[in-house]
Amino acid sequence: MLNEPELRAILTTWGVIKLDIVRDGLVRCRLPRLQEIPKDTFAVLEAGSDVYSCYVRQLLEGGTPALPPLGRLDGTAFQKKVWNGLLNIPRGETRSYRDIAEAIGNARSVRAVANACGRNPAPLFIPCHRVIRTDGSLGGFSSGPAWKRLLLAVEQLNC
DNA sequence: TGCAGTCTCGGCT
DNA sequence: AGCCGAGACTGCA
Repeated sequence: MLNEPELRAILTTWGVIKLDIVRDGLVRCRLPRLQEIPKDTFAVLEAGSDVYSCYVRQLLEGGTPALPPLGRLDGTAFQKKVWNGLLNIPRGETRSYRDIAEAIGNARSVRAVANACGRNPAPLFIPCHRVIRTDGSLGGFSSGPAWKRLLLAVEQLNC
């Protein structure tokens, strides 16, 4: 790929969220890794007015923004199948790792599905936070469980 | 709580 | 190409 991705940053009380955008759309979303729950209550401090930044801001403030275009996400065929499956989970709902595994055709690949979720290149845009364990506990989150809890909480707001 | 079963991926021969 | 270890899981003892 010759041209550099365009970078956008969103400032929040929990750190800076970085977006990588190419011609076709968003290809990466990076959240600061949080080991523990921050003391500050979450808030967006500063965000651009482009569709991607607006999406993030609205999502994090409890809104229901339309998903902006995603670019070519690199991953294996299996990972893409999983990520695609995640896009079908409606906002405000959750699925178990097992549900996803069944949806993509093999109920036994739960562990593999979890791996694919962990390699989601664009959390917030691909809603891997809506995937939890069958027993109802949260499960993991690559950038830290605080984000997962926050995301599920804000999505409960207007449903 | 612990553990075996199951599938994918990445790193190493 | 094949082996091996590890992982955001699950169900059963």
